[in-house]
Amino acid sequence: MPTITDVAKAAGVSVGTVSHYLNGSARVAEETGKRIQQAIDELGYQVDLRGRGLRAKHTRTVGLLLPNITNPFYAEIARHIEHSLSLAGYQVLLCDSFDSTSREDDYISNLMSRRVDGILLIYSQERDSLQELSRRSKLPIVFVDRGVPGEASVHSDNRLGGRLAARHLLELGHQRIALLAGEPHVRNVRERVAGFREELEAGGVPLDASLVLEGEQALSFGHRVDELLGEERQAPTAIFATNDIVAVGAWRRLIELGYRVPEDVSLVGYDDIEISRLTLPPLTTVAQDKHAIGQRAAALLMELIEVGQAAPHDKGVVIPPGLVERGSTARVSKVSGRNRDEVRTMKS
Amino acid sequence: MPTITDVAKAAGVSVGTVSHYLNGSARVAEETGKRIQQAIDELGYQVDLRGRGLRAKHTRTVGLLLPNITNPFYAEIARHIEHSLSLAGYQVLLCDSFDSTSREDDYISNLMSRRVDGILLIYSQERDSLQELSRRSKLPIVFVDRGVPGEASVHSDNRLGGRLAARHLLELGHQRIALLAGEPHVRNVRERVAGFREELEAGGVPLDASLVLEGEQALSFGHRVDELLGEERQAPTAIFATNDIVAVGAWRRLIELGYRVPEDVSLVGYDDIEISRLTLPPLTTVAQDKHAIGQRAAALLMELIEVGQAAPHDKGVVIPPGLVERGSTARVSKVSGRNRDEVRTMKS
DNA sequence: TTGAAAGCGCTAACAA
DNA sequence: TTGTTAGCGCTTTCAA
Repeated sequence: MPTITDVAKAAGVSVGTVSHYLNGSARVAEETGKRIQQAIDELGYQVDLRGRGLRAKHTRTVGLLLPNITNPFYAEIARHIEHSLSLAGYQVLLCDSFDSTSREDDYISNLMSRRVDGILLIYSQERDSLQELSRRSKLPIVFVDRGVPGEASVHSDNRLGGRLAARHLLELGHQRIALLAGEPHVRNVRERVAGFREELEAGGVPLDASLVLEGEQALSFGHRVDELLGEERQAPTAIFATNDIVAVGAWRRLIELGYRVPEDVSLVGYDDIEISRLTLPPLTTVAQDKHAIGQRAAALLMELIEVGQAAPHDKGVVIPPGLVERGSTARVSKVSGRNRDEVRTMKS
Repeated sequence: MPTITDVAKAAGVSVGTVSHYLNGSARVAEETGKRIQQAIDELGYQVDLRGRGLRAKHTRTVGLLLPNITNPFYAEIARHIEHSLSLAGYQVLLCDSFDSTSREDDYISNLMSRRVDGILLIYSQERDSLQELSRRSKLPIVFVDRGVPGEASVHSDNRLGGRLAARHLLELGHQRIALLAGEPHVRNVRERVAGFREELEAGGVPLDASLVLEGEQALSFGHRVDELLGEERQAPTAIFATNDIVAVGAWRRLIELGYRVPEDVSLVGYDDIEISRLTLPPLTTVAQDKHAIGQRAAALLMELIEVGQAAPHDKGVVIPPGLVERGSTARVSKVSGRNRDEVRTMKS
């Protein structure tokens, strides 16, 4: 691989001149420029960004650390982040932590050794060490999809999202409303649940404790919806799942059992990932603006890197979610009980 | 950020000694080592891999270029690649080409400027320039999920996959078999189709031209399955879609129209991505071993990087696909026509 | 066992 | 407008 020295030799000039030509840092005579360009073309020269960065004190590289690139929600955010960043001349180092805190730490120290200009972090577990991470490493870090008090972050307003879901169900006249809380201990879920509760109470329909289930963030947890459905108890007319995967799991079980969505039970999910369009009918869900999250996170990080610090009001960016109504929710039906029995009979 | 010089000063030794201590390139007295380590700890020193790479002639960084990280198939492969590579001390630069050839080229030259040690490429469009890419850039490149004649590559045996699908349907007694070919011009799809055709012919049930539809690789194309279903013509008893998304699209439309899967029509997809488990019943599909693909691709690239060239028999790695039988296929039913009418009546 | 010094590819200050 | 040179952080001879 030819170096700047090779080019200089071939063009019969000094490396300084080539450097100036390359960076426009000084005027270069037209004639000289031509010779240099010719040498570059002939040799197939490409700058070595390492050498440049060594002097220039930056690498134009950032680390993107996330729990699982296979999760469509993270993948979408990652895509928008990478896109914004690459337009601005940054490249991103992908680090999949497999949801492991220790891999996360390893990655961070590796990224530091590579002298990345900053880090975008979707951490897997909340922990104290996160708080001081940025200060200790003296590296700009922005937390994505999770707020960290006092730290730069970009995330969605989960409490509002929960309220949106509740309001929608309330407006449709539902009174018996169930909640499927996946990973109830993680902050984002906690907030969705809190918002959901709040709004329900404000609407005069407090959440019935016997109608909430807690579990993991997985299809299989959704399947457990049948626990809400025993013959002996009055079934809910609407269900809110704290994410789309769980909602889809619930939908499958519901259909298998002969319930109709939304006629017998309305269903709302959270996230608005691709699969919410796959069910029949497609899922009503609280949409997170993945585009905005990714784009703002990238912008915030670049601001931190380039100007040293962000305007205070930009330190904690929160993106509002929005309800997207698709087919899985409907006005509560007065005859839903009867309908349901009919379906059951048909089935057997 | 402290440098090796700072450490050397703090420990009262020369930088050479610190370097030796760090890399074990020479014996360092125990006492000296202790002092160095102490300095490192106090200063919070971390090697600068850029400086090291400048001398050492490598960066332990590779580029991963793919059309869309949001596509679950690519995301899974990406994950396994990143995992294998990171275990071996490499980091990966994520480049999402948004399916654009020109962005692809830009990325490649950028990666070269960063002096990556190699590139993993899932290209978006087949084109001649691909062939000479590796030779011209003198950079190890392995093509992933797409074979390129004469170049290092790791991909699945798509022809075999097509045959597997056909054989399965044949064994279940199907005679009227339809094909949904998404993006029929791309090599992988072409091969799946070819294999499918071959096996069908070998089984004495050649593909009926009126039963093949061509379109994009999207849910919406699957919806077009109804074109195969008009009242006036004899509907197929089985459908093969060249990927899972299309299969899911077909499934949705089928269900909406009152057909039962698999009683009225069997359905087989391709890829075995997550969503194939979401339908009701879950999709029978030809599984590609994303783990093997990612892992072998990473291994091949590292071999190319570290030993300079791969054993010839490893240059074109092909991974066998496998049929995974789930609920969407069944033995052809003699009464499927009647059943179907019943369902229709019930529906209206 | 340690140190001195050259050099990796580049930029930038200074001089010419 | 161009050239010379120091130096970015590191490794690696070669000597001591």
